[in-house]
Amino acid sequence: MLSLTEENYLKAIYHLSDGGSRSVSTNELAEAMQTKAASVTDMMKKLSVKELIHYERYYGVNITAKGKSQALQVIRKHRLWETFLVQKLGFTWDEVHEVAEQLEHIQSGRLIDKLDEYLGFPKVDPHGDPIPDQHGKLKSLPQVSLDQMKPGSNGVISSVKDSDPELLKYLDKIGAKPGKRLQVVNRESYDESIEVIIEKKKVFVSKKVSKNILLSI
Amino acid sequence: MLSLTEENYLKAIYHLSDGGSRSVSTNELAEAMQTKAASVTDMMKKLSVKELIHYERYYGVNITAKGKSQALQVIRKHRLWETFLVQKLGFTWDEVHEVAEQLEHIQSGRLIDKLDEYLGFPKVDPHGDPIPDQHGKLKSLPQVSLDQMKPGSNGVISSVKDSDPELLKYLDKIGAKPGKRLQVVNRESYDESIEVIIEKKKVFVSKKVSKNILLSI
DNA sequence: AATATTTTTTAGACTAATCTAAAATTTTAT
DNA sequence: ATAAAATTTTAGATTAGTCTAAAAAATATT
Repeated sequence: MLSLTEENYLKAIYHLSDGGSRSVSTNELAEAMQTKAASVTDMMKKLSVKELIHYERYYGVNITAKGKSQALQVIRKHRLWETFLVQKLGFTWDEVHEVAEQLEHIQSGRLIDKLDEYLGFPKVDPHGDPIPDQHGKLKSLPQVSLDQMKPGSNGVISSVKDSDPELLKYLDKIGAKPGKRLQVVNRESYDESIEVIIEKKKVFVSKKVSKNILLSI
Repeated sequence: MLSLTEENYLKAIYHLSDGGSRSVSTNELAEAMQTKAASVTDMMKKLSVKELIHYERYYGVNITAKGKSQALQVIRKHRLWETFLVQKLGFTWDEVHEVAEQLEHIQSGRLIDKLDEYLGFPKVDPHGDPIPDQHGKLKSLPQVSLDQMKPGSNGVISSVKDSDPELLKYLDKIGAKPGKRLQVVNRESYDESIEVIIEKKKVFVSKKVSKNILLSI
């Protein structure tokens, strides 16, 4: 059984490595975990002994299959709880992240499978992120981020990367929710902002925001 | 903000003192918390500094109004989650205690009030225990435990004290759920067992069990 | 009332997770 | 290729919660 802290480290490693496709440095991890590099090193040794990561001194970490599976179980819980909070309790999508960070650590396989069933086995959470199944399998669709789309092209918003409430409230204001169609009108080369049409309205979106909007094509 | 451990100690003190009506000894608390007396003493000092209990060396502890209020908030969460697990997710009443022990520590006032609303502001949990309201107010009805009832008398089961799954599964078998009417037929003075009629069937109930069944009169 | 027993507290140590400061190693720049 | 800079690790300390063993205080027994 993993401690709450071990689960959080593993989740961070999984995300930072894009699902295990690259190695993660100590400083990167320290930044993400809001802690010091020395603390990260200590934890890396622990996770390494448990064979959840491959760790080589001075060369960062890579998540193992075992570690990935554990991380995906936590991510599954996080996303199912977020879905519950929005669909059943009436939370808005900018309010759920913090509470789900706590709920994801509740230990009970039975609970999470019952919750999954109660929600009707949802495929994605309120931010459009796919929910891993019981076995930790993740269905990821091909996506492009808005900042890389060409003028004239269009697509349906599939998910939003950052869960910062400030971003999410802003996206609500301009009508940019997963499921909505979006059309790229123009790109300003000066500040790399993008002019788009959402819900029949023209809006300018900054580079910082456009990098966080993913569309299915 | 209280730690998970502090919340658990406070809850145990509240229960052992019958809601604050008597003082609790160090050993009693150690037993309830499955720990050693020395650890209890340490924690008593901490809770005392936070003014959640009155603690005098060698003379046990009394919960303060502040401590009681905190304990009731945790109990409120515990009972609301139990209700959710049974009513919405289809758990049986013997399966919910352990999971609720974890869920009761989730920190979010908004979450628990939304959950309360979602469940339709229930007055009691699946074991018949009253659920404190937002302000920590507890509506307790006058109750008698089955072992103190006289032959010929009857009442409606209002709650079950112990949450041990073995007891609850046994009560399921004999049909003894909160809400069911029960009639006392006879008392065996030899082993203090009681003969009762539930759901039109005669059953012998041991002293140990009858002490855990509470009826409203 | 003195002694034995039980309960409770204190003292000192342990683990998990963290920190700071110093040392080691790698990377970058000259 | 060597020095400078950045990154990472180690060493040693800290905090919360726990433990064991010994000491202190309260309670029970004779």
